[in-house]
Amino acid sequence: MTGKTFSSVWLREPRKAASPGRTREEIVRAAVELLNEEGLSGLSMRKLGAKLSAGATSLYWYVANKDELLELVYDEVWGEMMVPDPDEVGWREAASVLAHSMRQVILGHPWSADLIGRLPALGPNAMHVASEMRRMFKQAGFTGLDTDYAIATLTAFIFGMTIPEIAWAAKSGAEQFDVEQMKSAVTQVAGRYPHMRESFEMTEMEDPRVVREVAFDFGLVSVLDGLERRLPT
Amino acid sequence: MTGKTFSSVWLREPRKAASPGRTREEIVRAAVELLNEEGLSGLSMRKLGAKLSAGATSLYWYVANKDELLELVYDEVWGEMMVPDPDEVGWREAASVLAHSMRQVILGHPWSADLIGRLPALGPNAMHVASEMRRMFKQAGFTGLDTDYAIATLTAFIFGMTIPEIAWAAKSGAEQFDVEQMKSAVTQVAGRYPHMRESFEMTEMEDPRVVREVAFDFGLVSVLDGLERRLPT
DNA sequence: ACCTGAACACCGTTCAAGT
DNA sequence: ACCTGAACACCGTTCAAGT
Repeated sequence: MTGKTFSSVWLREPRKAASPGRTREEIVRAAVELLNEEGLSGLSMRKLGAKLSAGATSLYWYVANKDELLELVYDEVWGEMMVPDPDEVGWREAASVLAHSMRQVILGHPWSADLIGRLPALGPNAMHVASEMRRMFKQAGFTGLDTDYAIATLTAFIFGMTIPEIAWAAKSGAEQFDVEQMKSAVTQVAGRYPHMRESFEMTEMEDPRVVREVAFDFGLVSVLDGLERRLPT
Repeated sequence: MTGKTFSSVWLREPRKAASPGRTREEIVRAAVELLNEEGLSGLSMRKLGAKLSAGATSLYWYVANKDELLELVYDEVWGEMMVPDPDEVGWREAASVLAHSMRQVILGHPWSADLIGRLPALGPNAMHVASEMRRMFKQAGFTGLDTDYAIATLTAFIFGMTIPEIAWAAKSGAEQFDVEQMKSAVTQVAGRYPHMRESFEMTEMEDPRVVREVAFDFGLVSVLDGLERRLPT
Protein backbone atom coordinates (compact mmCIF):
# COMPACT_ATOMS: atom_id res chain seq x y z
CA MET A 1 0.00 0.00 0.00
CA THR A 2 3.01 2.27 0.01
CA GLY A 3 3.05 2.75 -3.75
CA LYS A 4 5.93 3.69 -6.00
CA THR A 5 8.60 5.65 -4.23
CA PHE A 6 9.64 9.00 -5.52
CA SER A 7 13.30 8.94 -6.46
CA SER A 8 15.87 11.51 -7.40
CA VAL A 9 19.64 11.79 -7.30
CA TRP A 10 19.27 14.52 -4.76
CA LEU A 11 17.70 12.18 -2.27
CA ARG A 12 20.57 9.74 -2.14
CA GLU A 13 23.90 10.22 -0.52
CA PRO A 14 26.54 10.38 -3.23
CA ARG A 15 29.20 7.73 -3.11
CA LYS A 16 32.01 8.32 -0.68
CA ALA A 17 34.56 10.66 -2.15
CA ALA A 18 37.48 8.30 -2.10
CA SER A 19 40.67 9.17 -3.87
CA PRO A 20 40.82 6.86 -6.85
CA GLY A 21 38.46 6.65 -9.75
CA ARG A 22 36.38 9.37 -11.29
CA THR A 23 34.29 11.95 -9.55
CA ARG A 24 30.75 13.02 -10.13
CA GLU A 25 31.98 16.46 -11.13
CA GLU A 26 34.18 15.02 -13.85
CA ILE A 27 31.35 12.95 -15.20
CA VAL A 28 28.91 15.84 -15.17
CA ARG A 29 31.41 18.11 -16.88
CA ALA A 30 32.01 15.58 -19.63
CA ALA A 31 28.28 15.03 -20.03
CA VAL A 32 27.61 18.74 -20.40
CA GLU A 33 30.34 18.97 -23.02
CA LEU A 34 28.85 16.10 -24.94
CA LEU A 35 25.41 17.67 -24.72
CA ASN A 36 26.62 21.06 -25.90
CA GLU A 37 28.37 19.44 -28.83
CA GLU A 38 25.87 16.84 -29.92
CA GLY A 39 22.60 17.61 -28.20
CA LEU A 40 20.43 15.39 -26.08
CA SER A 41 20.37 12.53 -28.55
CA GLY A 42 24.16 12.65 -28.66
CA LEU A 43 24.45 11.72 -25.01
CA SER A 44 24.54 7.99 -24.45
CA MET A 45 26.04 6.14 -21.55
CA ARG A 46 28.33 4.39 -23.96
CA LYS A 47 29.62 7.57 -25.58
CA LEU A 48 30.06 9.26 -22.25
CA GLY A 49 31.97 6.27 -20.97
CA ALA A 50 34.22 6.38 -24.00
CA LYS A 51 34.82 10.11 -23.56
CA LEU A 52 36.04 9.40 -20.06
CA SER A 53 38.06 6.51 -21.50
CA ALA A 54 36.17 4.17 -19.27
CA GLY A 55 34.20 1.07 -19.97
CA ALA A 56 30.73 1.61 -21.24
CA THR A 57 29.02 0.66 -18.04
CA SER A 58 31.34 1.96 -15.38
CA LEU A 59 29.21 5.06 -14.89
CA TYR A 60 26.62 2.97 -13.15
CA TRP A 61 28.76 3.00 -10.10
CA TYR A 62 28.32 6.76 -9.74
CA VAL A 63 24.76 7.07 -10.88
CA ALA A 64 21.77 4.76 -10.62
CA ASN A 65 20.61 5.33 -14.17
CA LYS A 66 20.61 7.79 -17.03
CA ASP A 67 17.82 9.89 -15.56
CA GLU A 68 19.92 10.57 -12.50
CA LEU A 69 22.73 11.71 -14.73
CA LEU A 70 20.32 14.04 -16.48
CA GLU A 71 19.14 15.44 -13.15
CA LEU A 72 22.75 16.26 -12.43
CA VAL A 73 23.41 18.08 -15.68
CA TYR A 74 20.02 19.77 -15.45
CA ASP A 75 21.00 21.39 -12.20
CA GLU A 76 24.15 22.72 -13.85
CA VAL A 77 21.90 24.74 -16.13
CA TRP A 78 20.08 26.23 -13.17
CA GLY A 79 23.46 27.20 -11.82
CA GLU A 80 24.00 29.59 -14.71
CA MET A 81 20.90 31.63 -14.07
CA MET A 82 21.35 35.12 -12.70
CA VAL A 83 19.25 36.16 -9.73
CA PRO A 84 19.67 39.83 -8.91
CA ASP A 85 19.00 41.06 -5.43
CA PRO A 86 15.47 42.49 -5.25
CA ASP A 87 16.48 44.58 -2.27
CA GLU A 88 18.88 46.45 -4.46
CA VAL A 89 17.12 46.82 -7.79
CA GLY A 90 13.46 46.33 -6.84
CA TRP A 91 11.37 43.28 -7.56
CA ARG A 92 10.26 44.19 -11.07
CA GLU A 93 13.74 44.85 -12.31
CA ALA A 94 14.96 41.71 -10.56
CA ALA A 95 12.20 39.63 -12.15
CA SER A 96 12.92 41.08 -15.55
CA VAL A 97 16.65 40.43 -15.39
CA LEU A 98 16.05 36.93 -14.10
CA ALA A 99 13.59 36.20 -16.91
CA HIS A 100 15.99 37.32 -19.61
CA SER A 101 18.77 35.39 -17.97
CA MET A 102 16.75 32.19 -17.82
CA ARG A 103 15.86 32.57 -21.47
CA GLN A 104 19.46 33.12 -22.48
CA VAL A 105 20.70 30.17 -20.46
CA ILE A 106 18.19 27.83 -22.06
CA LEU A 107 18.94 29.14 -25.54
CA GLY A 108 22.61 28.52 -24.79
CA HIS A 109 21.90 24.91 -23.85
CA PRO A 110 19.17 23.81 -26.23
CA TRP A 111 19.25 20.27 -24.90
CA SER A 112 17.94 21.53 -21.57
CA ALA A 113 14.60 22.39 -23.14
CA ASP A 114 13.63 18.74 -23.25
CA LEU A 115 14.51 18.30 -19.60
CA ILE A 116 12.34 21.11 -18.28
CA GLY A 117 9.17 19.78 -16.79
CA ARG A 118 10.22 16.19 -17.37
CA LEU A 119 12.75 16.07 -14.58
CA PRO A 120 12.23 17.25 -11.03
CA ALA A 121 14.34 20.32 -10.32
CA LEU A 122 15.52 19.46 -6.83
CA GLY A 123 19.21 20.18 -7.14
CA PRO A 124 20.91 22.84 -5.05
CA ASN A 125 21.15 25.32 -7.91
CA ALA A 126 17.48 24.99 -8.79
CA MET A 127 16.62 25.30 -5.12
CA HIS A 128 18.65 28.44 -4.85
CA VAL A 129 16.92 30.07 -7.79
CA ALA A 130 13.49 29.07 -6.50
CA SER A 131 14.32 30.37 -3.08
CA GLU A 132 15.50 33.69 -4.45
CA MET A 133 12.38 34.02 -6.58
CA ARG A 134 10.33 33.52 -3.48
CA ARG A 135 12.23 36.26 -1.72
CA MET A 136 11.70 38.47 -4.74
CA PHE A 137 7.94 38.11 -4.80
CA LYS A 138 7.63 38.48 -1.06
CA GLN A 139 9.56 41.69 -1.32
CA ALA A 140 7.03 42.75 -3.93
CA GLY A 141 4.30 42.27 -1.38
CA PHE A 142 2.90 38.82 -2.09
CA THR A 143 1.92 36.67 0.85
CA GLY A 144 0.98 33.05 1.47
CA LEU A 145 0.19 30.85 -1.49
CA ASP A 146 -0.01 33.84 -3.82
CA THR A 147 3.76 33.97 -3.67
CA ASP A 148 3.95 30.48 -5.12
CA TYR A 149 1.34 31.22 -7.74
CA ALA A 150 3.31 34.25 -8.86
CA ILE A 151 6.47 32.17 -9.18
CA ALA A 152 4.64 29.50 -11.14
CA THR A 153 3.12 32.08 -13.47
CA LEU A 154 6.39 33.79 -14.26
CA THR A 155 8.37 30.59 -14.80
CA ALA A 156 5.54 29.14 -16.90
CA PHE A 157 5.77 32.16 -19.16
CA ILE A 158 9.56 32.01 -19.41
CA PHE A 159 9.72 28.30 -20.16
CA GLY A 160 6.63 28.28 -22.33
CA MET A 161 8.04 31.07 -24.43
CA THR A 162 11.57 29.73 -24.69
CA ILE A 163 11.05 26.02 -25.26
CA PRO A 164 9.42 26.47 -28.67
CA GLU A 165 12.09 29.00 -29.56
CA ILE A 166 14.61 26.19 -29.39
CA ALA A 167 12.81 24.21 -32.05
CA TRP A 168 12.84 27.16 -34.41
CA ALA A 169 16.38 28.15 -33.57
CA ALA A 170 17.52 24.62 -34.20
CA LYS A 171 15.77 24.48 -37.54
CA SER A 172 15.92 27.96 -38.99
CA GLY A 173 18.88 29.34 -37.08
CA ALA A 174 22.54 29.06 -37.88
CA GLU A 175 21.72 29.90 -41.52
CA GLN A 176 22.51 26.36 -42.54
CA PHE A 177 18.93 26.49 -43.51
CA ASP A 178 17.00 27.30 -46.61
CA VAL A 179 14.91 30.27 -45.54
CA GLU A 180 13.08 30.62 -48.84
CA GLN A 181 12.06 27.01 -48.83
CA MET A 182 10.72 27.26 -45.31
CA LYS A 183 8.78 30.39 -46.07
CA SER A 184 7.09 28.88 -49.06
CA ALA A 185 6.44 25.75 -47.03
CA VAL A 186 4.76 27.62 -44.23
CA THR A 187 2.83 29.78 -46.64
CA GLN A 188 1.63 26.67 -48.40
CA VAL A 189 0.36 25.19 -45.18
CA ALA A 190 -1.28 28.43 -44.06
CA GLY A 191 -3.00 28.75 -47.41
CA ARG A 192 -6.52 28.20 -46.24
CA TYR A 193 -6.25 30.33 -43.12
CA PRO A 194 -6.45 34.02 -43.96
CA HIS A 195 -5.64 35.06 -40.39
CA MET A 196 -2.49 33.00 -40.51
CA ARG A 197 -1.41 34.22 -43.90
CA GLU A 198 -1.69 37.77 -42.69
CA SER A 199 0.52 36.96 -39.74
CA PHE A 200 3.17 35.26 -41.85
CA GLU A 201 3.26 38.12 -44.30
CA MET A 202 3.87 40.55 -41.48
CA THR A 203 6.70 38.69 -39.85
CA GLU A 204 8.29 37.87 -43.18
CA MET A 205 10.13 41.16 -43.50
CA GLU A 206 11.43 41.16 -39.94
CA ASP A 207 14.46 39.38 -38.59
CA PRO A 208 12.99 36.37 -36.76
CA ARG A 209 15.55 36.72 -33.99
CA VAL A 210 14.41 40.22 -33.09
CA VAL A 211 10.76 39.29 -33.48
CA ARG A 212 11.22 36.64 -30.79
CA GLU A 213 13.05 39.10 -28.56
CA VAL A 214 10.32 41.67 -28.89
CA ALA A 215 7.65 39.06 -28.32
CA PHE A 216 9.39 37.98 -25.14
CA ASP A 217 9.57 41.54 -23.85
CA PHE A 218 5.96 42.19 -24.74
CA GLY A 219 4.87 39.07 -22.88
CA LEU A 220 7.10 39.68 -19.91
CA VAL A 221 5.79 43.20 -19.36
CA SER A 222 2.26 41.87 -19.65
CA VAL A 223 2.85 39.11 -17.11
CA LEU A 224 4.52 41.44 -14.64
CA ASP A 225 1.75 44.01 -15.03
CA GLY A 226 -0.82 41.32 -14.44
CA LEU A 227 0.97 40.03 -11.37
CA GLU A 228 1.29 43.53 -9.97
CA ARG A 229 -2.48 43.84 -10.09
CA ARG A 230 -2.74 40.80 -7.81
CA LEU A 231 -0.88 42.55 -5.02
CA PRO A 232 -2.88 43.35 -1.90
CA THR A 233 -3.38 47.09 -1.62
CA MET B 1 24.21 26.88 -50.42
CA THR B 2 20.58 25.95 -49.98
CA GLY B 3 21.05 24.35 -46.57
CA LYS B 4 18.95 21.78 -44.83
CA THR B 5 15.39 21.73 -45.99
CA PHE B 6 12.61 22.12 -43.54
CA SER B 7 10.43 19.04 -43.57
CA SER B 8 7.10 18.09 -42.13
CA VAL B 9 4.37 15.57 -42.91
CA TRP B 10 2.09 18.45 -43.71
CA LEU B 11 4.28 19.53 -46.58
CA ARG B 12 4.11 16.27 -48.48
CA GLU B 13 1.22 14.88 -50.39
CA PRO B 14 -0.05 11.82 -48.56
CA ARG B 15 0.02 8.60 -50.50
CA LYS B 16 -2.79 8.07 -52.93
CA ALA B 17 -5.82 6.76 -51.16
CA ALA B 18 -6.05 3.46 -52.94
CA SER B 19 -8.44 0.81 -51.73
CA PRO B 20 -6.23 -1.91 -50.29
CA GLY B 21 -3.89 -1.69 -47.38
CA ARG B 22 -4.12 0.47 -44.32
CA THR B 23 -4.96 4.14 -44.16
CA ARG B 24 -3.24 6.94 -42.37
CA GLU B 25 -6.30 7.38 -40.18
CA GLU B 26 -6.14 3.78 -39.02
CA ILE B 27 -2.49 4.11 -38.20
CA VAL B 28 -2.94 7.37 -36.34
CA ARG B 29 -5.85 5.97 -34.36
CA ALA B 30 -3.85 2.92 -33.33
CA ALA B 31 -0.89 5.11 -32.42
CA VAL B 32 -3.01 7.35 -30.22
CA GLU B 33 -4.42 4.29 -28.46
CA LEU B 34 -0.96 2.97 -27.83
CA LEU B 35 0.16 6.35 -26.52
CA ASN B 36 -2.80 6.69 -24.19
CA GLU B 37 -2.17 3.22 -22.82
CA GLU B 38 1.59 3.15 -22.57
CA GLY B 39 2.84 6.70 -22.96
CA LEU B 40 5.41 8.08 -25.33
CA SER B 41 8.03 5.48 -24.53
CA GLY B 42 5.45 2.78 -25.24
CA LEU B 43 5.15 3.79 -28.86
CA SER B 44 7.62 2.06 -31.09
CA MET B 45 7.31 1.39 -34.78
CA ARG B 46 7.57 -2.30 -34.03
CA LYS B 47 4.79 -2.32 -31.46
CA LEU B 48 2.57 -0.17 -33.61
CA GLY B 49 3.16 -2.51 -36.53
CA ALA B 50 2.24 -5.48 -34.37
CA LYS B 51 -0.92 -3.76 -33.14
CA LEU B 52 -1.98 -3.36 -36.75
CA SER B 53 -0.93 -6.98 -37.33
CA ALA B 54 1.51 -5.81 -39.89
CA GLY B 55 5.19 -6.31 -40.31
CA ALA B 56 7.38 -4.14 -38.18
CA THR B 57 8.50 -1.92 -40.99
CA SER B 58 5.44 -1.67 -43.19
CA LEU B 59 4.52 1.70 -41.68
CA TYR B 60 7.35 3.28 -43.57
CA TRP B 61 5.24 3.20 -46.64
CA TYR B 62 2.77 5.63 -45.09
CA VAL B 63 5.15 7.81 -43.18
CA ALA B 64 8.72 8.86 -43.83
CA ASN B 65 9.87 8.32 -40.25
CA LYS B 66 8.72 8.25 -36.67
CA ASP B 67 8.75 12.02 -36.32
CA GLU B 68 6.20 12.31 -39.09
CA LEU B 69 4.01 9.84 -37.26
CA LEU B 70 4.33 11.96 -34.15
CA GLU B 71 3.39 15.08 -36.07
CA LEU B 72 0.25 13.28 -37.11
CA VAL B 73 -0.79 12.23 -33.61
CA TYR B 74 0.20 15.64 -32.27
CA ASP B 75 -2.32 17.31 -34.51
CA GLU B 76 -5.01 14.98 -33.17
CA VAL B 77 -4.43 16.56 -29.78
CA TRP B 78 -4.96 20.02 -31.21
CA GLY B 79 -8.19 18.74 -32.65
CA GLU B 80 -9.62 18.26 -29.18
CA MET B 81 -9.15 21.84 -28.08
CA MET B 82 -12.25 23.96 -27.74
CA VAL B 83 -12.25 27.39 -29.31
CA PRO B 84 -15.33 29.38 -28.36
CA ASP B 85 -16.54 32.14 -30.62
CA PRO B 86 -15.25 35.48 -29.31
CA ASP B 87 -18.09 37.26 -31.11
CA GLU B 88 -20.54 35.48 -28.88
CA VAL B 89 -18.89 35.37 -25.48
CA GLY B 90 -16.32 38.16 -25.68
CA TRP B 91 -12.58 37.75 -26.06
CA ARG B 92 -11.73 37.36 -22.38
CA GLU B 93 -14.23 34.63 -21.79
CA ALA B 94 -13.19 32.96 -25.03
CA ALA B 95 -9.53 33.10 -24.05
CA SER B 96 -10.28 31.74 -20.62
CA VAL B 97 -12.32 28.80 -21.88
CA LEU B 98 -9.71 28.02 -24.50
CA ALA B 99 -6.94 28.10 -21.90
CA HIS B 100 -8.72 25.69 -19.60
CA SER B 101 -9.58 23.47 -22.52
CA MET B 102 -5.97 23.33 -23.71
CA ARG B 103 -4.84 22.45 -20.21
CA GLN B 104 -7.40 19.68 -19.89
CA VAL B 105 -6.57 18.21 -23.27
CA ILE B 106 -2.87 18.04 -22.44
CA LEU B 107 -3.53 16.53 -19.02
CA GLY B 108 -5.70 13.96 -20.76
CA HIS B 109 -2.85 13.03 -23.11
CA PRO B 110 0.27 13.29 -20.97
CA TRP B 111 2.44 12.01 -23.81
CA SER B 112 1.68 15.17 -25.76
CA ALA B 113 3.64 17.27 -23.27
CA ASP B 114 6.92 16.01 -24.68
CA LEU B 115 5.83 16.87 -28.19
CA ILE B 116 4.99 20.50 -27.53
CA GLY B 117 7.71 22.76 -28.73
CA ARG B 118 9.69 19.87 -30.15
CA LEU B 119 7.49 19.32 -33.15
CA PRO B 120 6.21 21.97 -35.52
CA ALA B 121 2.45 22.40 -35.14
CA LEU B 122 1.53 22.75 -38.78
CA GLY B 123 -1.38 20.33 -39.01
CA PRO B 124 -4.87 21.48 -39.92
CA ASN B 125 -6.16 21.26 -36.36
CA ALA B 126 -3.29 23.29 -34.95
CA MET B 127 -3.76 25.79 -37.76
CA HIS B 128 -7.41 26.09 -36.97
CA VAL B 129 -6.78 26.80 -33.30
CA ALA B 130 -4.07 29.33 -34.12
CA SER B 131 -6.31 31.03 -36.62
CA GLU B 132 -9.17 31.27 -34.14
CA MET B 133 -6.84 32.65 -31.49
CA ARG B 134 -5.83 35.33 -33.91
CA ARG B 135 -9.43 36.23 -34.56
CA MET B 136 -9.98 36.31 -30.80
CA PHE B 137 -7.22 38.79 -30.10
CA LYS B 138 -8.11 40.97 -33.05
CA GLN B 139 -11.63 41.13 -31.76
CA ALA B 140 -10.13 42.26 -28.46
CA GLY B 141 -8.54 45.16 -30.27
CA PHE B 142 -4.99 44.03 -30.97
CA THR B 143 -3.45 45.01 -34.28
CA GLY B 144 -0.38 44.09 -36.29
CA LEU B 145 2.36 42.12 -34.64
CA ASP B 146 0.88 42.73 -31.19
CA THR B 147 -1.74 40.17 -32.08
CA ASP B 148 0.94 37.54 -32.54
CA TYR B 149 2.73 38.56 -29.37
CA ALA B 150 -0.49 38.20 -27.41
CA ILE B 151 -1.03 34.70 -28.82
CA ALA B 152 2.53 33.71 -27.99
CA THR B 153 2.20 35.04 -24.46
CA LEU B 154 -1.02 33.23 -23.70
CA THR B 155 0.07 29.90 -25.17
CA ALA B 156 3.44 30.19 -23.45
CA PHE B 157 1.64 30.52 -20.15
CA ILE B 158 -0.71 27.62 -20.83
CA PHE B 159 1.98 25.22 -21.97
CA GLY B 160 4.54 26.40 -19.45
CA MET B 161 2.07 25.86 -16.65
CA THR B 162 0.74 22.52 -17.85
CA ILE B 163 3.86 20.71 -18.98
CA PRO B 164 5.38 20.52 -15.50
CA GLU B 165 1.99 19.49 -14.13
CA ILE B 166 2.29 16.31 -16.15
CA ALA B 167 5.49 15.32 -14.41
CA TRP B 168 3.87 15.72 -11.00
CA ALA B 169 0.62 14.12 -12.03
CA ALA B 170 2.53 11.17 -13.42
CA LYS B 171 4.54 10.79 -10.23
CA SER B 172 2.24 11.82 -7.40
CA GLY B 173 -1.12 11.32 -9.09
CA ALA B 174 -3.16 8.17 -9.30
CA GLU B 175 -2.41 7.50 -5.63
CA GLN B 176 -0.18 4.60 -6.59
CA PHE B 177 2.30 6.77 -4.90
CA ASP B 178 3.68 7.10 -1.46
CA VAL B 179 2.73 10.63 -0.50
CA GLU B 180 4.41 10.58 2.86
CA GLN B 181 7.65 9.42 1.40
CA MET B 182 7.62 12.16 -1.19
CA LYS B 183 6.84 14.82 1.35
CA SER B 184 9.69 13.83 3.57
CA ALA B 185 11.91 13.62 0.52
CA VAL B 186 11.07 17.10 -0.63
CA THR B 187 11.35 18.48 2.87
CA GLN B 188 14.74 16.90 3.20
CA VAL B 189 15.94 18.55 0.03
CA ALA B 190 14.47 21.93 0.95
CA GLY B 191 16.10 21.77 4.33
CA ARG B 192 18.59 24.51 3.87
CA TYR B 193 16.21 26.89 2.14
CA PRO B 194 13.89 28.56 4.64
CA HIS B 195 11.81 30.21 1.90
CA MET B 196 11.22 26.83 0.33
CA ARG B 197 10.37 25.10 3.57
CA GLU B 198 7.76 27.71 4.26
CA SER B 199 6.22 27.10 0.87
CA PHE B 200 6.14 23.34 1.29
CA GLU B 201 4.60 23.59 4.70
CA MET B 202 1.81 25.75 3.31
CA THR B 203 0.91 23.53 0.41
CA GLU B 204 1.18 20.42 2.50
CA MET B 205 -2.31 20.65 3.92
CA GLU B 206 -3.97 21.40 0.59
CA ASP B 207 -5.01 18.93 -2.07
CA PRO B 208 -2.29 19.29 -4.71
CA ARG B 209 -4.84 18.94 -7.48
CA VAL B 210 -6.78 21.98 -6.36
CA VAL B 211 -3.61 23.92 -5.65
CA ARG B 212 -2.62 23.48 -9.28
CA GLU B 213 -6.07 24.50 -10.46
CA VAL B 214 -6.03 27.63 -8.36
CA ALA B 215 -2.51 28.44 -9.49
CA PHE B 216 -3.60 28.13 -13.10
CA ASP B 217 -6.55 30.46 -12.56
CA PHE B 218 -4.42 32.95 -10.71
CA GLY B 219 -1.88 33.00 -13.53
CA LEU B 220 -4.47 33.11 -16.27
CA VAL B 221 -6.21 36.13 -14.80
CA SER B 222 -2.85 37.83 -14.39
CA VAL B 223 -1.84 37.17 -17.98
CA LEU B 224 -5.17 38.34 -19.37
CA ASP B 225 -5.06 41.48 -17.23
CA GLY B 226 -1.56 42.17 -18.41
CA LEU B 227 -2.51 41.67 -22.04
CA GLU B 228 -5.51 43.92 -21.66
CA ARG B 229 -3.22 46.70 -20.58
CA ARG B 230 -1.38 46.40 -23.90
CA LEU B 231 -4.49 47.28 -25.88
CA PRO B 232 -4.43 50.61 -27.71
CA THR B 233 -6.84 53.00 -26.05
C1' DA C 1 36.27 0.29 -3.90
C1' DC C 2 36.11 0.58 -8.57
C1' DC C 3 35.89 -1.17 -13.33
C1' DT C 4 35.20 -4.55 -17.11
C1' DG C 5 32.82 -7.49 -20.81
C1' DA C 6 29.35 -10.15 -22.15
C1' DA C 7 24.64 -10.48 -22.51
C1' DC C 8 19.59 -9.16 -22.69
C1' DA C 9 15.97 -6.88 -24.49
C1' DC C 10 15.09 -3.52 -26.94
C1' DC C 11 15.29 0.68 -30.59
C1' DG C 12 14.71 3.42 -35.78
C1' DT C 13 15.71 2.80 -40.40
C1' DT C 14 17.25 0.84 -45.02
C1' DC C 15 16.72 -2.11 -48.59
C1' DA C 16 16.35 -5.95 -51.60
C1' DA C 17 12.90 -9.08 -52.31
C1' DG C 18 8.35 -10.71 -52.59
C1' DT C 19 3.15 -10.50 -54.19
C1' DA D 1 0.86 -0.67 -54.88
C1' DC D 2 1.78 -2.61 -50.70
C1' DC D 3 4.22 -5.59 -47.41
C1' DT D 4 7.95 -8.62 -45.61
C1' DG D 5 12.42 -10.17 -43.28
C1' DA D 6 16.93 -9.68 -42.61
C1' DA D 7 20.35 -6.66 -41.43
C1' DC D 8 22.79 -2.44 -39.55
C1' DA D 9 23.94 0.48 -36.11
C1' DC D 10 22.66 1.71 -32.27
C1' DC D 11 20.33 2.01 -27.20
C1' DG D 12 19.91 1.42 -21.34
C1' DT D 13 20.71 -1.78 -17.93
C1' DT D 14 22.14 -6.07 -15.25
C1' DC D 15 25.41 -8.88 -13.44
C1' DA D 16 29.06 -12.01 -12.60
C1' DA D 17 33.75 -11.50 -12.67
C1' DG D 18 37.99 -9.21 -12.21
C1' DT D 19 41.65 -6.12 -9.60
